[in-house]
Amino acid sequence: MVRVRPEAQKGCTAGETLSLPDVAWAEDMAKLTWALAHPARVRIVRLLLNRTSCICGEIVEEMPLAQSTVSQHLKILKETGLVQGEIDGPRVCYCINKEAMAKLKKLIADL
Amino acid sequence: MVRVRPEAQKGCTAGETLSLPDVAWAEDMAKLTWALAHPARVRIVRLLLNRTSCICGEIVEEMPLAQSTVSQHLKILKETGLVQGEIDGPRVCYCINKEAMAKLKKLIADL
DNA sequence: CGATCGTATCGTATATCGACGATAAACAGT
DNA sequence: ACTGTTTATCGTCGATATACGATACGATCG
Repeated sequence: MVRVRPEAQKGCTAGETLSLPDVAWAEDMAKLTWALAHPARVRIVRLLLNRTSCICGEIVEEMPLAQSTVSQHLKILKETGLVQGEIDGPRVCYCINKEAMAKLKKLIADL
Repeated sequence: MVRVRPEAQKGCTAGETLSLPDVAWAEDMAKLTWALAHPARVRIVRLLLNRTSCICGEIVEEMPLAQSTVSQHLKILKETGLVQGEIDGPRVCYCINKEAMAKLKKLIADL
């Protein structure tokens, strides 16, 4: 995501303030925060947290968005790991991945 | 940022799970998380937190990005309120806005 | 005043996001 | 098997993000 200029290599090998592990850490953090970087996704996460367990396409009902758009946001939340979805007959139940949530909270808290 | 379809009005006035305050809250959250939704900005924030007080364009030195790009990211961080910048002679000193950071941390922790 | 240094902004190109409608795919029930 | 329901994916379009170089701005120093 971040293009690295050639001359930046020098700095990295010389023990800079931001060493290589920090880069990975920053990307981790960015990935997780990006998952919440849209009101719709924030609302979806909040919704799932409210109902303790999981929900299916009721989410669509609660959102002022088209079904396909909600599905896209759910896909993003799944890809970042914040949300899990398991098939339950004809529908799909989504629920929060508590580990991922904990990781996010810890990352932010430890800032 | 979120386009609201006309028929969604009905749901909002009927006391939905996601009432209007939640919408504002979600946008608040999204705005703050979006500030950290890029590795470069995460690294800048980390950098500023490390050095307790403020820094100027040393940030550019630490980043593998062009000066103008870093300036853009700093602008975003300023707009979201996470970072403050004050002119110090010929250069500009940036520092973390602790209140905004606290707000972000609280929002995430209270999820 | 003019030169220089540090920073911000402009202009631009490319990539990605976010939204939608339409369509496909998976499953349950008749 | 057919049908209806639920969810995912595709294709598209406008808006925005991200990156850069070039340039403008502002302050300090000679």
